[in-house]
Amino acid sequence: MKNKTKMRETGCPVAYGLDTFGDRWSFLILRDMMIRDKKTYGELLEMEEEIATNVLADRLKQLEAADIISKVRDPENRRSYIYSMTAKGYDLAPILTEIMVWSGEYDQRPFALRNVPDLIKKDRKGFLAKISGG
Amino acid sequence: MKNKTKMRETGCPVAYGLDTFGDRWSFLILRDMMIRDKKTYGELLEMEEEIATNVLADRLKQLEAADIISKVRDPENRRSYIYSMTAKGYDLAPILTEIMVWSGEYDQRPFALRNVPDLIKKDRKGFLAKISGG
DNA sequence: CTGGATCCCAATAGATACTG
DNA sequence: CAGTATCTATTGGGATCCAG
Repeated sequence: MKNKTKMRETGCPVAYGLDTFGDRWSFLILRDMMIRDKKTYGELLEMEEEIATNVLADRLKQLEAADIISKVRDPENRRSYIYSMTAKGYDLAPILTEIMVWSGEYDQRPFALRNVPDLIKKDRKGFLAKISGG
Repeated sequence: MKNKTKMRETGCPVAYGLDTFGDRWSFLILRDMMIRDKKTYGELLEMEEEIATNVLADRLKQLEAADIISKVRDPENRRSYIYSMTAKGYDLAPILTEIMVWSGEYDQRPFALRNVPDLIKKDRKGFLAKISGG
């Protein structure tokens, strides 16, 4: 685990949140786990944003240390691990949702995908329910 | 402006959001502007998390380039600038709110401030209205 | 003065090659 | 499959410099 950037102990909840998941990759992992139901290192590695192996390994460790995800050995495949969200992790779903809504509103690049945020806006509670808790 | 990390052009709204504000400092600046009503470089520099001058200058540029904030000269003090949120910036308020709610729920360190998140949970709409648009 | 820009350099993040 | 090792690029802290 490389990222030893010290936690900012000001008590501010915004600072705590950013110290925990405030980087360019953590929420992409959580997106794949919550929305795309990915469960293994190999599945996560295939994300289209092309995360590097060490970055993925590092973030998985950090997220596990923060009790946002947990890992167990795959009972059906002894050399694989199954990652899953904890309750604390699923409670990040509202943040993920709001990020998608905002970006869906403002990403004007031609290839931007807006259908998902549209879906959320039509039924935010349904979407949240779907990704919160599996 | 240091941060030339390329945008990930996958179309995913989560990736767009993270490319735009996914770092340890941007949302602390936005917190101070939205919640604490700070308007100048000097005021922002005083945040208790002790942002470095170069980092603050860099993030202000990035946020301005992303049309999240804008700057004008202070008409009452010709050697100062006034930063303010754009509509696109104020629309980040729901993300800020959800970060505060989550951290308020899970930051168990003794110095963690939980009164603000409690306030949000009692009246999320009121809080959002208060920080959205000044 | 305020609002930065610049520079140094330590610390982190990330790409790629390789391994148990 | 699930990482580690290694090496390079980028970020960030702190001091200092500079323009309006």
